[in-house]
Order: sequence, then structure tokens, then C-alpha cells
Amino acid sequence: MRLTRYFLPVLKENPAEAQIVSHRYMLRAGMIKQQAAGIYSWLPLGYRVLRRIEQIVHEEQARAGHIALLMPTLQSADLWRESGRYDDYGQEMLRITDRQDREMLYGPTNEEMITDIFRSHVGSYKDLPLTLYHIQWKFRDEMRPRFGVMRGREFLMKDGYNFDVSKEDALHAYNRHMVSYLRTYERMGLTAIPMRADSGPIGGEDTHEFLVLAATGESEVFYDEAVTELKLGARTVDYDDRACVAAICREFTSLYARTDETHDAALFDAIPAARRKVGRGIEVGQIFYFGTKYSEPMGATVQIADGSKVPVHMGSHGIGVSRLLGAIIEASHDDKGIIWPEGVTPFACGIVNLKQGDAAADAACAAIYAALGALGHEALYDDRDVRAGEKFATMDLIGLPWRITVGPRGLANGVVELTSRRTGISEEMPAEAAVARIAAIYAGV
RNA sequence: CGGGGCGUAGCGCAGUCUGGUAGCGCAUCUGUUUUGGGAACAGAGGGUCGUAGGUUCGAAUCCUAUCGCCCCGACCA
Repeated sequence: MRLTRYFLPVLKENPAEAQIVSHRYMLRAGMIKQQAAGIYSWLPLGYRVLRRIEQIVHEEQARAGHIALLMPTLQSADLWRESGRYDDYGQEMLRITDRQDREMLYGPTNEEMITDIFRSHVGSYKDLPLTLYHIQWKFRDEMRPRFGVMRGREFLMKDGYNFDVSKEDALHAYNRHMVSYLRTYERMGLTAIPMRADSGPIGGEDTHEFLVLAATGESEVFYDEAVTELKLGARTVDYDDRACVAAICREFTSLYARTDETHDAALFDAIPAARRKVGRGIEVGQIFYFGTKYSEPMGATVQIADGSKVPVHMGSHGIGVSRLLGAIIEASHDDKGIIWPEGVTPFACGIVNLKQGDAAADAACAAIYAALGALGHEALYDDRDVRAGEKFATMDLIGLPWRITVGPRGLANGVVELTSRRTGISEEMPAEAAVARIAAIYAGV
């Protein structure tokens, strides 16, 4: 994309309403525009990142054998009366009446609806196990939205629901979700720690939250520092292998890591003092096993081998997709702007033409841009006729992880400059080498 | 929902106390000179001062109502 043809309304000054760094940078980098309290438009740059995150979530869900569908944002109140949650949910639920005076609501989650779909179409244990999920906009009418997309009222969420014939099977689904979530966050460049949590209004027996450590996090967290070193890395996971999946879950949950809700001071104090950490975290996902809490009252049953009908065992699993933008920025930025991990960056790299209008510089930039595009890596080419400093400042703000800087001075020596946004380290090399380096970097992402 | 604050040009703000018909910086547009980390000079455009009433010869400024947004708290992903 050529910047002169793009829509990137960056701000030089900090908007007054933004308090935390991710909110400030998202506004300044022209990623979002607030339309009402806790409700945002996604401008092109923000939308690109949002889609990247969605794509990673889809890929990892597919890998775990989960099936995508799409449910509507508006739901009928009747469905929620069946589970008893219509009254339980309170003011946070946005209630709407249509022209026929029918009671509707803008869904804050989809347990009831997915259970309805399930009971309409599934009747046999032979159809199980089944895990369905979607990525859809939700609405929770927070009393006090804040921190930009981290605590909006409208938010994009991946929510998945597993249906199993037994508790044992459902716990395997739980474990599968834990591992797939760990992979998902790792691909986004995040360290998200699973922590034993409270079940809240969803209800249930077993639940873990995934927390990204950040000073601005909403939850106080207590953890063994060794848990932050755990990585899935390149290991292959067979999601059908219960023992393998369970072993990974044990590995990631056996060290102490809890939020203040479930904190146990005695267990915490048993950690060696040097590794005992108290910090703050941003919740970016949560998984639940809740058994037959919805299937029983809503009649979601399957017939088993002996001919009897049993309510299915369920769990639900969520990733805060739009919130992740904020969480990633909180975890990855400096005083000049955002630093996108390669996994979610809106463009593979930036190309800065130091002397727009110089025939050699223009040609070199165009060639680099085309070469990257041919390899499947879209660059953002700053072809504006502005001073170098302004181009650098823009690139730093929007946080592309790599920058290729092209100027007449370097070209005279046959080189361009490749700069890492994260380290700030620049290397001079021929243009072809810089293109090859970018390709090599993304080959491993 | 309790407490506090703010709505004046695209963004950040001053002006409000003490009423006299709106200003600064950045951004935008034009020109000239510049050009490897947010340039300089000259000129230009842009605001029914959140909205609606009221007081007054006269309201951004005083009064009333209302809408919106932000912060602290409680709540939440």
C-alpha cells in the first residue's frame, strides 16, 4: 500500500480522553475512532490488525478441530428466559423492543443460542464430540467503559461451545481449548498465562482465565515467575491425543498463577522468594467447563447406546478479539509508539523513501515494494513528499516491526537500510538482501 | 449507580470569575527556500462557542433544563 493512497489519519498530539498507552496510540495511529462511550469505528489500520487476530484465532481453532459458524448479534428474550439468565443478567444486558413490541437483546454471549441450535439438530451420541464457535460482536452495557477497546461496550469476541456425552470427554475439550489458546496467544507474540479463576455469571466447576502481564491490567495477579518462561514453541500437538493435551495443560498450570479472586496466600508463600511475583494482568480469554447447566434446563440431550437420553456436557471458551489489540500494545510499545509483533502487524514492513521525486530512490522503493508483494508480504510504502523525520515518526508510531529506508546516499553505495522497530538496530545491505531478510523473518511466523 | 470534571476550528487549549459580538499552537491550503529523525518564512481558509429556553440594549461568559464525554469508586471480558 502506498501511503499517499491510504487512509491513515495519524495525530501528532495526544487526544485528551485517552488515559492509557494503548488507547492513546490506537487513536494517534489512526486505528480507531470513538463513536459513543465504549463504541468504536475501526479505521483501516486498526481493521487490518483486527482481521489478522481473527485469522489467527480461526486457524488455531481449525487446528484443534473446532467448527466455525456465525450467530446473530440480536437475540430473542424468550431464549434467555429458558435458561433463567434473562433476569439474572441485569443492567449489563442491552434490551431492545422491536416494532411488534417483541423483547430482544443485543447478545452479551451465546450459550442459550448455541444450545438451541444444538438441540434442534443433534440427537445422537454418535454426533459427538462437537465444538462450535463463532467470532461475533457482543454488547455489554458497562456502567463505565474505559481504556479504549480494552473495556468497550461493543466488542468482538470469539466464543466457542463444546458438546460432549460425558464429563470426561468435556474435560478433554476443556484441555484442547487451553492448548489451542496458548498457541493462539503465542502466535500473536503474547505471553498469556492461564490462571485458575472464578466462574462468574457463566457458572461452572472448572475455569481458567488467560492473563497478559501489563502494568495497566485490571486484575491483580500472583504468580511464580517460572510460569512466564513456558513456551509451546514449535512442538507438534495431536489434539486427539488426550494424554498429550492433558500433559501440556499440566505443564502450564502446575506452577502457581492466580488472580486475586482465587489467590491462596499459603500456596503463594511456598514459592521460592526470588520467583514470587505480584503484578497486574489483562484478561484476554477464559475457558469454562459447566457440565449440564444449560443443557438440562433447555433440553439439549442425546440418546446414548442403551436408548436413554442424557443431557450433554458443555463448556464455553472465549477470546476477547478486539480487546487483544489493546493488550498487545500494552505489552509491546515504547515512548515513540506501538511495536507490533510480526504475527499481527498490519503490514510486513514499512518502506521509507528519503527523497521522494529522486528517480533512483523512487525506482528502488517501487522495486522493493513489488518484490515483497510478489513474495506475499505487503509493505506500507511512505511515498509522501514530506521530510524524512516525519516519515520516521509515523513509522515508529504505527509500529511496523521492520523498516526499509531508501535514500540517494545509500543507493550510491548500492545499499538500503533495514531497521528493527523493536531494537532500533539498522543494517545496511543491498535491496535484494533486505527483501530476502523480510521474507526469511516472516517464514518463521 | 455515587462522587468529581469537561464540552470554544480536524487535534490540544486560552477566553467564562468581572457580559460588549472569538483567539493561540499544531494540522490544512498557496507560494518561496529547505530536505537522513515531526523545517523556516510569507499569505489564506476554517468555529450558529454541545443543545434548548431564559435574563439583558447586548451572552462563549449570568440563570434553568437537557444531551454528550472524561476521571475516581463500586461492577465487569
